[in-house]
Amino acid sequence: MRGKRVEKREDLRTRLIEAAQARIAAGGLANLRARDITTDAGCALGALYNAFADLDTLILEVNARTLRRLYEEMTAALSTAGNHHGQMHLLAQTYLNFARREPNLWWALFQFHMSAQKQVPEWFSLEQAKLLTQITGPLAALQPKLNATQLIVRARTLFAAVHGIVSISLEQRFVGVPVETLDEELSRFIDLLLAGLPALGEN
Amino acid sequence: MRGKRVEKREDLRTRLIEAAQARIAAGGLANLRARDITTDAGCALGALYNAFADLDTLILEVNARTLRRLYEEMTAALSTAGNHHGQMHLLAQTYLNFARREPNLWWALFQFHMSAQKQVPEWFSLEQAKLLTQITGPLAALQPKLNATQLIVRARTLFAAVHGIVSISLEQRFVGVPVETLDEELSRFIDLLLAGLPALGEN
DNA sequence: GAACTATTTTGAACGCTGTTCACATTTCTA
DNA sequence: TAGAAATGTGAACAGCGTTCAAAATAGTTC
Repeated sequence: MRGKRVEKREDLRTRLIEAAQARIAAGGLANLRARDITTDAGCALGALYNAFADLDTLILEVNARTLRRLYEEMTAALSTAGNHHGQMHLLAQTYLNFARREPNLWWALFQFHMSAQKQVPEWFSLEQAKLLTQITGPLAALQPKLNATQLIVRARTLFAAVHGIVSISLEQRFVGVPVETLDEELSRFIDLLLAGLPALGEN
Repeated sequence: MRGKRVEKREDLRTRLIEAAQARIAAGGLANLRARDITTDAGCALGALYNAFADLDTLILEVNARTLRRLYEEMTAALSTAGNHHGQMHLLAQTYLNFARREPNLWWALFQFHMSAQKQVPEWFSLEQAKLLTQITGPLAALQPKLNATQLIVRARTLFAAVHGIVSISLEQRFVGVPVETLDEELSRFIDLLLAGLPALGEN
């Protein structure tokens, strides 16, 4: 019976994470309630605060899972493309598909801000940085003059641009924007980037 | 004395809007409290719900003001640029400067979602659409083959891309990203777009 | 296995939130 | 000036995340 305590603790933690993940996926971060999570996980309200520091920490755990799944999908996508142009297109499309398939979990990644003076832990930031390394590969081939630091910055810029397009479209924040043509428009945008990158020269 | 009632009502409404705006500017949307607003405006808590349907409606009013100020700044910027390339650069830079100068009010524009089934009123969506018309002007010169509808979509795409870059940078969400070089990097990105747009041809 | 300690579980209670509403006050009409 | 209509007021309400003393369980020691 040795270690039954840690086993139960780990079990409760995963049950809470999965319950929170399901709730976010179903109703979004705004409709997430501590009481709902603990009910779904089959424990008392207070147990959540034994397993995690607070609700924010639990959400962070869900976001880490989402980030990891997104990373895996993009890794898989990268391996199926032939040249660098195709890789860029696939990365953007994979990102869009992920966001469209699981909008609430994806949106929680960006909606969420650690409240008050609490800082986002380092392991989470590193998980985010890993995503960018997917882009630096094909980008290095397209911008051979850039050094490692410049590549990271440029990769972040391009990711942010694609993210902006995807997020503003999926939010349907601006009127008169057909979501149906989003794939087409995003693909055109990647073409635009690929056409412009060589002209950018060594900058 | 005729009309003293409507006069007082209008006065209270603007006082509430200005109090809310000051609170958001100082502490962000997350730290906005109905009790703080009414205290600052010098009225009872319940008076807020006489002047506005709810807190969300009041926030929307603040956002409308912010949107209008942003529009005016971008209009002013447009008139100072010579060619279309310069206009695009100035639009992006003006947007970045606005976001950097008033981060909380700017961020509230995107952080805010009308809760529940309440819909964002049409006049607000139109106000947002007006922003895009700033881009369609110079864009039409760079992509002469596009019709009016395509221009709107393309303008939204480019705005979303710039917005993504600005927002992810200012949030400092991703590690290792120097905010100091943001102006430079954004300008490079506009160069990239301007270099790629002609190559995009008639699409 | 009994006695004792350490940890975990529990749910009532706390403080804070947006919102409501019966009542007092003010403004308009006749 | 009297009555009607609109507005101002703040205590009260329901819901929220979080805490905490007490109960229950797991681990340890003889």
